[in-house]
Amino acid sequence: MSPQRATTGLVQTHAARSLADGRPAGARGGGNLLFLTDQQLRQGVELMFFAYRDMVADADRLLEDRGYGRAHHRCLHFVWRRPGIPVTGLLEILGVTKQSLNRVLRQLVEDGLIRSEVGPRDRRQRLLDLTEEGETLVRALSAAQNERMRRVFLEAGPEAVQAFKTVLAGMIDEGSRDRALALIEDQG
Amino acid sequence: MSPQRATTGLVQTHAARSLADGRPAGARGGGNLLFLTDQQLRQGVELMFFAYRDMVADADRLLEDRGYGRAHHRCLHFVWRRPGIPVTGLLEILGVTKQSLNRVLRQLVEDGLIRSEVGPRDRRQRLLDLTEEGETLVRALSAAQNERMRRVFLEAGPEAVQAFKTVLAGMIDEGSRDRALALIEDQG
DNA sequence: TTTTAATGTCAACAAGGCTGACGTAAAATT
DNA sequence: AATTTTACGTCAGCCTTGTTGACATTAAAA
Repeated sequence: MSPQRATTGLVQTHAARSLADGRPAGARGGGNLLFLTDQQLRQGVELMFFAYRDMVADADRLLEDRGYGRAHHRCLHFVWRRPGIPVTGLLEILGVTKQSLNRVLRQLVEDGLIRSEVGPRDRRQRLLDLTEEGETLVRALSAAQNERMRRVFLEAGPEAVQAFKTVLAGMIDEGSRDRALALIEDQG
Repeated sequence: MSPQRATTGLVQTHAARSLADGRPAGARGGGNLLFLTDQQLRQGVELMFFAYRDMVADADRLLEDRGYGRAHHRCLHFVWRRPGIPVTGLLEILGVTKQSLNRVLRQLVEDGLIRSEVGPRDRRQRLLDLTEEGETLVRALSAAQNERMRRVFLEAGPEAVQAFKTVLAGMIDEGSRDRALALIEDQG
């Protein structure tokens, strides 16, 4: 037996091994709450940090070719998810000031990635849509991040993916969770 | 039967229900790969976005009282996790330039949250540690985020938490994964 | 007709990234 | 012993993306 450093059970090559071993829930870990120690919780926070960092980096590489940043990405993304959204709606989703949004939005409209049209019912509104070029870019951005997800999801298996999503959904502020989930649920 | 919008199976009140139902892996979902559609992957990405946003917001509130930002948080956090780390080590973890780090680091040292001492073996190095005041702050920041994690972890259960962590770990770049996991594994 | 709402825009500022250049002290190498 | 490399700090300037405050326009609502 070689000396081994004590670990906290984090590293596990295949999630499937622990999730899909056929044992009923509670057979391992029992009723104890060792998975709720400060250390375990901190690990969760830190993993979020590293995983998020590397995930956004995928898109960042595509964006910098065109001189865009994450602000442009978010803007494009939510116009993609909510075609015809008015500026106010986008402001609510993004949670930034209109001056801040307008700066990147103006750029994207000038560059021909986003189309801004007067609202038919309320002519004060500007309804936002992606142009073909805009959709091409946003799909490329999405594909870059999806590729990372796909690899991990495939390794982890459907049960682990479901658990992953449930935990993430639970982390969203209760006040905005429904809106966020509705946005996410929409078919694309 | 009231009309119901088709969903993608994202919303599920208790992850435990799907994970801990005692059925062996593969009994549900079988061998099909419906959980790997572009839509499912996109949902994963978007959930990361929303969950991360709300998680860091907890700490942001504590930071703004003292006029600090996320840069200060990251700096404090990793000095906490790696007591006695030299500036170069911190630069590697954070992935920023020394000019950028130095700006916040200088502030934290001046404010008495971080102590910088000449290295005993290599006197060129400055080894960084938290002062008592620094540790107080970093623990408060950690506690704020842990609280959110604890609530979600408790609801999801140990199997779901394990799956959550495994998926996140898989999302980290392969090149930096081992280093990140080693950092995370360390006892606090 | 007056008020309110949706949008755009100008100016000024701050945080926190970046590059480039330069200086100093100390370790490592020749 | 002399030279080179490393670790660190700092100055100056630029960029993105956030902020406030002020103001104008248009159109809907009261």
